[in-house]
Amino acid sequence: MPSRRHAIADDLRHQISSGHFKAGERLPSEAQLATQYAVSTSTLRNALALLQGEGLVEKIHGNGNFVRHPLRRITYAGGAAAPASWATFSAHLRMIAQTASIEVPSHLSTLLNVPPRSNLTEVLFTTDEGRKPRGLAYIYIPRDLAPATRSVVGQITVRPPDARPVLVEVQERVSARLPTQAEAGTLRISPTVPVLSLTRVSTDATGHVIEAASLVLPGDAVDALFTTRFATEERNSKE
Amino acid sequence: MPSRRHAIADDLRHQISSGHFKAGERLPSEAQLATQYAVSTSTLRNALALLQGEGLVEKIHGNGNFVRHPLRRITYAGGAAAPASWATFSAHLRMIAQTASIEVPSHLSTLLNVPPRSNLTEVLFTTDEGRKPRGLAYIYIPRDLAPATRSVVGQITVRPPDARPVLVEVQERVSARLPTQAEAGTLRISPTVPVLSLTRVSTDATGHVIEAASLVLPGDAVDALFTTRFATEERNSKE
DNA sequence: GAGTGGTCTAGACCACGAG
DNA sequence: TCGTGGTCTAGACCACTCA
Repeated sequence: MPSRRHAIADDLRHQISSGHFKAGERLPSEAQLATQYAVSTSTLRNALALLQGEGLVEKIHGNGNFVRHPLRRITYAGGAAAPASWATFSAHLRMIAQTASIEVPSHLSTLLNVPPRSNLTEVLFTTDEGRKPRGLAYIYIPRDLAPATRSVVGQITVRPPDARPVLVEVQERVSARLPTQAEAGTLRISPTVPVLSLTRVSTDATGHVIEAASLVLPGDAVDALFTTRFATEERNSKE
Repeated sequence: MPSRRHAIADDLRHQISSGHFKAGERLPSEAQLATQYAVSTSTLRNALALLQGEGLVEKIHGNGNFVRHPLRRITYAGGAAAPASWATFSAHLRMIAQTASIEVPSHLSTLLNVPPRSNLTEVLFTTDEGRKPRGLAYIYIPRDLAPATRSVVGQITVRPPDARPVLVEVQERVSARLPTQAEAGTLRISPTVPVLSLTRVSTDATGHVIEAASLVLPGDAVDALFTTRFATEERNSKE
């Protein structure tokens, strides 16, 4: 038996996909919709939270609920993918970086494989699409590898410069969770919208960590895409 | 200013990490906790939903809220990773597969790059750890490639058999969202727990799709890990 | 200031699990 | 059957946006 919230979400979803509500349009107020469906405001808000989590609806505090433009999902390109998949979006994205030199936090010293209290460079990225934040990234780089400046505009992430150490392996761990209050505030999403939490560790041939990054991406607007190519000659031997 | 739910979640988080509440232990009932923190039950439940989304707490309907064993996160291994990372978990996982021959659904014909109404094999996997569902997978394979039986126990996913067509590229698209009601029911998670939604498409050298899979993994128990290795000789030329 | 969504309350009633 | 969590109600009050 379907719960009320899902029934309402289904109905609204149909009205959106059928074009009754068009992209960019503002929905009736939550109070109106609640009356219309004969439910309490909380239940109606739960229904909207589902659609919001699917990226169909965008809530704007103090203004209204809006139908999202569906095709505008941003893609984080991981794996061996060339940055080419970024090209179509890069024009819309603006990145702001704050660089700081810090002592390695205790919880990162094991991850980065550096001695405790050594220095490293922390880069905090916020990525915006128009006025909307679309990404939050903490990147940590050993001090001796950090370049003075980095060209980053147009990509949500930076690869370590492939000049000096040879990049051998990148591990990216992805999880889905609810945002912390700070993340929800910075990304301007409601606490009920899931985020993709991505931890990336790049190592060189000697096993030293070149870069560690922690990314938080709002699940309603951003996907992550991992592409793996297998060389046709190099058949993967089963072990 | 921190909201009540986050303040309560922080406090409970500390009590868990400090060992005041131990792994496997049952928390006081929601009514008790609500009284203790002097909030309504809804607010307290919102706080618990946060911890649940982080994988710290497991809610069991009709029984109670339990502190999760922290180290037991399952990892979905994507990218070029060897199945080795599965070894430690495989003993705990049990997989059930249902195979059916179906006509290709319209929304999949473009994805699979097969003519509409052609036949393909659908495999529905449910993965369990003990009594808990930990994964839900729909895998579609063109009929002529589908083997009669597949050895799948111990892995949450199957790779297409590397016998016949040579696998060239795997694309995995990951997003974080809230589960549908059906998914929440099957995975036995609450609708507020985010899921990792993963779409995998494997193609051979000719661009034909060998396999398409749609996985839904509960965010509170499963991570996805993507490993990319760069051959040291093969320097990635920047284009 | 008017109207919007965000948080929270103090309940009611239902569904589930264990004894 | 009893105690648990799950859903929902009908509000109150606050925070934000826009005119």
